[in-house]
Amino acid sequence: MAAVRSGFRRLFSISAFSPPPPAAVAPPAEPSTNLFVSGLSKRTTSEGLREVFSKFGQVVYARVVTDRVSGYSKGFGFVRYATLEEAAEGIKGMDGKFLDGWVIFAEYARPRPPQSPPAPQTSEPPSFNQ
DNA sequence: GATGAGCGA
Repeated sequence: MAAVRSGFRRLFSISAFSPPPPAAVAPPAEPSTNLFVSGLSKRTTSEGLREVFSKFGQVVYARVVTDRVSGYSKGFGFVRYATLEEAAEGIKGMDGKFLDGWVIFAEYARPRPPQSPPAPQTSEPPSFNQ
């Protein structure tokens, strides 16, 4: 009798609570001096990006990503500040603001492992002759 | 290039 009751209770206990959401809202990315800017107008240029983001800090690097063959902007770009503080100010100052008639979004860019490896792989490791 | 939701040559 007791075994039947405990099994009965277990059945209801699992359905009484719905599975809790793992995270209500997570930050876009970890702080970095590198910013990802999206929602750009097709006619916004790298200079325009640098100009508007320079109001919040020293922009070390600014680029609108364009298609190699067509030359048209892909509608997003990257901005790198000298310090994390400036990057935070740049996000607070430009995220959700208008640029060339478009609402743009500024957030921390995702870290990128490779950059420009001059010698990515050699065919075989060097060996010493004797 | 038409208001596209996107992480770079």
